[in-house]
Amino acid sequence: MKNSRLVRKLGHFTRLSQDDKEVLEALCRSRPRRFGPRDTIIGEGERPQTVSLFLDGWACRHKGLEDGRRQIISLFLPGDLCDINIFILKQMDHSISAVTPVTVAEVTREMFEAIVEGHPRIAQALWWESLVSAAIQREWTTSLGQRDAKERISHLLCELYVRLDCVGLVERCSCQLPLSQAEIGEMTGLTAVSVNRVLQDLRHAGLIDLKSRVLTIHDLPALERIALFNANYLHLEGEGKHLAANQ
Amino acid sequence: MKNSRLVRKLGHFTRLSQDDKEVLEALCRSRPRRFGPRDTIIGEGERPQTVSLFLDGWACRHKGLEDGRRQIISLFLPGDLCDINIFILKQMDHSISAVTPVTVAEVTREMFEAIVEGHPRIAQALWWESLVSAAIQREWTTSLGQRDAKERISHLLCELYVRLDCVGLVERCSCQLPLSQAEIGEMTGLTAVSVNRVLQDLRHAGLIDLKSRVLTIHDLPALERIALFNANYLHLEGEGKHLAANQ
DNA sequence: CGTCCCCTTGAATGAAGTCAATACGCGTGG
DNA sequence: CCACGCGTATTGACTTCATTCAAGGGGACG
Repeated sequence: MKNSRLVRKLGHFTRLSQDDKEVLEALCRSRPRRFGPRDTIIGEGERPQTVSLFLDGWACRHKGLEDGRRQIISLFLPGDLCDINIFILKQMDHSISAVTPVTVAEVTREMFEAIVEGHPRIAQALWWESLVSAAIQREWTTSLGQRDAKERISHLLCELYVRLDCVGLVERCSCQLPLSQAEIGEMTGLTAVSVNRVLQDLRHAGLIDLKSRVLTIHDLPALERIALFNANYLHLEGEGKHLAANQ
Repeated sequence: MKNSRLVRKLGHFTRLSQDDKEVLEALCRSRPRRFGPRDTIIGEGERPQTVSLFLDGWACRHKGLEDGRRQIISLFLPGDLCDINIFILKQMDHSISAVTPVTVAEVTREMFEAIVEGHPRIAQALWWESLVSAAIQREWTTSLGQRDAKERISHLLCELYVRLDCVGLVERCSCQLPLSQAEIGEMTGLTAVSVNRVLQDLRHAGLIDLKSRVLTIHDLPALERIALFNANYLHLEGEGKHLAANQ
């Protein structure tokens, strides 16, 4: 059976048993929902009832200021999932929306807790994934605080490229990048105009291609140097692989 | 017995039983360590072995770029604790350092797991606190991405004031603010010079006083309006209070 | 074929950074 | 007790990066 994105991703952390994998695959089939671009998946103020597991398409967390400004706080790619303990909170302090058409599996609290109880290795892997999400959030904070426009955008491209690669969505240096320049601006705290100029710049330097929502990175090391990108925060070095799987 | 900061903070989420409180107080007494200003509590690259529980003083997470720029990613105030599942990671992707003299209780994995097993209400409350930390991180991302200098600094002051208040560290509109202007700059992505100008501005408008590391907020609602501050992300509205305590 | 959204580009403007000089407070040691 | 040094705060003048405003182009779709 084809590896789901989630299984593939967690495999970077630990060696999962066949049973673990099947449990996760089953999880991905639970209560599927589809959303179109810009649809709200969970809105600010609502009470979260389920954990969302993103199977296909891109979604984002975002937060609006009262005067209309909007920040995209993080991205959900296939294989990502949103805060495991989210039901503890009474209401969402931000929204989650689809960026492209999206398929989500919604996991209830009960299902979730049953899995965590019965499959310690999966539980461990899910904690790992949530720690990585937190690390990504911190890196975005760092980017916004310290990097300039060119560094920020380069950094974002490097990060997305690596994250997509680790769920099997990079082929021959290319991946989908289904974001408008305005949306990239909402992530990087820049205007669409500035994003445009930086992308031109990177294109003319021969580092990347980006057209019709497909990104190709010609010289990843160079882009990483520009971005001051260090992948250590993604914790992909098989950290839990020493834990033998009862495979 | 005097409420520890932690007990006080968790009390905003749920009603703790006397037994729960005693367990938490005991936790605060475990393996105490002290650090001086600028001491490294855990450094990037190290393997995290314990959960740090901050009892007294201020500390921060920070991340350095290769060229020397530094971003302060978050602050630890008395009653805060760092990622509960941190031992899952093989190495830290950032550092934690003392800002002022700091007292920390270091909780081992075993102690931690024992408590979570035996005291579901405490476990629940700790998850709540970690979700709030994540929400704070998202708000910092939003600030850096969307707010201008004056809004960012005002927002930071509002947040710290509320957080300190909820652990009993605000008295007559005043609290300690043991940060240099340079450090405020490292949090808000501004230079010390810009921070200085904004603070002057807020002072001259009669909104705040800030001298010898003591902050007084004269008009909190006005400051909140400037900052576009909305406390919902701190989730202080007694969200779990409906859960009766076996008190 | 017109409309809408997105991308592109140029010129003017503005917020924050840089550089540099000065002031202040505090502890230390002569 | 004073001189000194050090870290921090303050202020002014100049620079720069990114924004704003504005106009035009291209592709998808009804």
